[in-house]
Amino acid sequence: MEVRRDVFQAIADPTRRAILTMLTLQALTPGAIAANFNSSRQTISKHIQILAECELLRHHYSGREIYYQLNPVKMKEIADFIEPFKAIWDTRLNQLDEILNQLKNK
Amino acid sequence: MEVRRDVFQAIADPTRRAILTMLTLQALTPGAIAANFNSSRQTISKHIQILAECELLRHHYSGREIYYQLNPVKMKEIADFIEPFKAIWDTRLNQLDEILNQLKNK
DNA sequence: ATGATATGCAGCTATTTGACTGCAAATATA
DNA sequence: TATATTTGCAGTCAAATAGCTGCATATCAT
Repeated sequence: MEVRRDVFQAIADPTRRAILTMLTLQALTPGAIAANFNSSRQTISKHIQILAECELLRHHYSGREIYYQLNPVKMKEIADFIEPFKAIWDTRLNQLDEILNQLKNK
Repeated sequence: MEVRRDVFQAIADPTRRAILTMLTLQALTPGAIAANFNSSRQTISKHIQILAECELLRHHYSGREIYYQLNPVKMKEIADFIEPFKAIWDTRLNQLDEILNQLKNK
């Protein structure tokens, strides 16, 4: 497990993506998060650690409980990677629009 | 190697991300792509296969050469995953704007 | 026809991953 | 104080990953 501090590695796992999505609504404790999965609590805890290591999650203590919450800005790294591709598919769609318009004007 | 047809798994590898970025400019043959890396041609070829398997790449033949090109629309799957998070970080930034405006109006 | 080039596929190997269990520490509750 | 709850950490293990080499096939050039 050890060193995996890469955002792209982090979101490669479907369980971790589910955790991230789950946290869009509210901050949750590891126990509460794990309750939603069939895997063991420790397994989910490791996934949380990985997400926290690459700063996709932040946390704060409340007694013995730890609340994990999203650090949505970190997701921008992924968005930034996609951006150039988005430009391409937008272009393709615009070209399609243009063709459709030309057809319409006939 | 075998079964990895998931877009998120595909972009987890930095070499594969580099290949994708490389192909934003133009379609390239496996040989041309591999020339940009230190890894062996066969290794790069496997990465290309993985990208093609999950439909991030398309290809067409030209004699014995095979040109691989982006299927940018497939990248939308990733964009769609990020969308909800984007909404959150936009909200945060808007809230910040609002606070700054309130300070300005005093 | 012969040799060179471009490519994919099969097989091997070290490392990484994701799951599990057990245990220890810290905090809450009775 | 004794017990229960919440959490993290260490260790184990099977499967997956990413790299390599060797080889077969198809096409181009001489």
